[in-house]
Amino acid sequence: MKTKAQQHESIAPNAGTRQLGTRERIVRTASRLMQRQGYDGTGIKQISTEAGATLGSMYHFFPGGKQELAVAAIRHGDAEFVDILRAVLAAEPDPGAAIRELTRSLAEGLRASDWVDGCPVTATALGTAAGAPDIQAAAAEAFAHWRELVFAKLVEAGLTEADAHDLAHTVISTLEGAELAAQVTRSEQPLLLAGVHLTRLLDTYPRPSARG
Amino acid sequence: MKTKAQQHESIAPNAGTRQLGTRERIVRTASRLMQRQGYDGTGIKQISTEAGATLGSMYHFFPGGKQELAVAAIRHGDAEFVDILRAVLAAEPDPGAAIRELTRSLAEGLRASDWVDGCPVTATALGTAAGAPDIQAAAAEAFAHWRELVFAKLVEAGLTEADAHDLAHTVISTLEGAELAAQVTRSEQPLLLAGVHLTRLLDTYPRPSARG
DNA sequence: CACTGGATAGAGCGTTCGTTCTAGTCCGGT
DNA sequence: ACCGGACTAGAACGAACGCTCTATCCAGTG
Repeated sequence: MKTKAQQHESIAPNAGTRQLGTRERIVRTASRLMQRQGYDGTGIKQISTEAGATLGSMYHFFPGGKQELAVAAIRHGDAEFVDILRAVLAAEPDPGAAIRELTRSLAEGLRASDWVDGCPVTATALGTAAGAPDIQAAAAEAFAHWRELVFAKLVEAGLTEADAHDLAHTVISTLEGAELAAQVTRSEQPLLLAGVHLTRLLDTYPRPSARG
Repeated sequence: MKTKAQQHESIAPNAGTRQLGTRERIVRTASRLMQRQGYDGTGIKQISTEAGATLGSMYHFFPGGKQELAVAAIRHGDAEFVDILRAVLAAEPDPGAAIRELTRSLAEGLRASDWVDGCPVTATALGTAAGAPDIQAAAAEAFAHWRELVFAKLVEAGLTEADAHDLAHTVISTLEGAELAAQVTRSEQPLLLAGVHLTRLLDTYPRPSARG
């Protein structure tokens, strides 16, 4: 089933995404470009060119046009970060240690991209808040997903549900703001300090010393 | 000196900014519009229309075009927030209490604007990071100014310079991220929780009980 | 009065935008 | 052999973009 689309493309339109379906290639390219340039700064034609797709394909897969494409891009960025978050939370038993490791990883990624690849959701959603409710909704859902993962980890570590709920909010807010600050100031410092301070904050909350 | 420009404009182009110089009116309008719509989402012609200026005036005052205008808009937003920050920090002796009050005020403002007026610097700077170094530099300077004010307040409260430096980073990061999260989720909660948690974090640092 | 320079005014430049449209290509099913 | 749906291909549309250009207005100066 699913005939895919491997008819030509012999000249490698987009490194690393060569044998993906056209739709998937479009979404990934859109997500990456909007992450760097924002919604208004990214044109449909730029996406189609860099994805190795044509305008016809763009509107075939996304009849809702640019807005539908942006929603798909945000969902893609959401899922991508969910994977990262899940992995780093699973690798460390202590929530604080996991978050510190996450800030290190985020800082490294940001520096590696020369400070252009920030949060894929933020850049796309900012500036489109008014007049594009579905884009905003997709961004809000992404934040909620991430909060939920942090919440579960904190509860698992023995915090009360009330404390965990509130802290999950601040953990995500601070990570988001620190990534932003790191990007703007072109420095890893905001992210690394956020990791240290979030750990310190978490440590002020009571939890059973052992739980079995 | 300075002939200003009051030749006509009898029909009030922009409420509340009527008797300002044309240049000032342009900067304020640009700052407000870019805060809501981002850099790419805001057109020169929209700014000129809403500011009650003409295209000729735009390029007369800002020969560097849109980029120079964006830098001026960011500096304006920077100065505006410096005033707010200075006022709230001066009104409360305790840094934590001041920051909590600030989050309340930010949340109120955000709700009052129906969640569209976020950080004036962030929205303008995001998405223009690559290829517009002066815009990015202006944004970085703004962040530095705000950090400096928080730093001074923390030192004044008795924290060590090292602790104050690190905490100032996280305070600004968290405020920034919480405002972003509040805007995206259309809720005051991220900001208010950030205030509570930042206070709690500050309270974990040693400081002389009295200093007089 | 004429002259000057800061400021205003807006038509118009070339380009790009998001979108629509028609035509064409591929391929499994029959 | 042929059909029909999935997909590709890109010309073309009106609108908007950032910006340049010339013309005009007005206060100040001689």
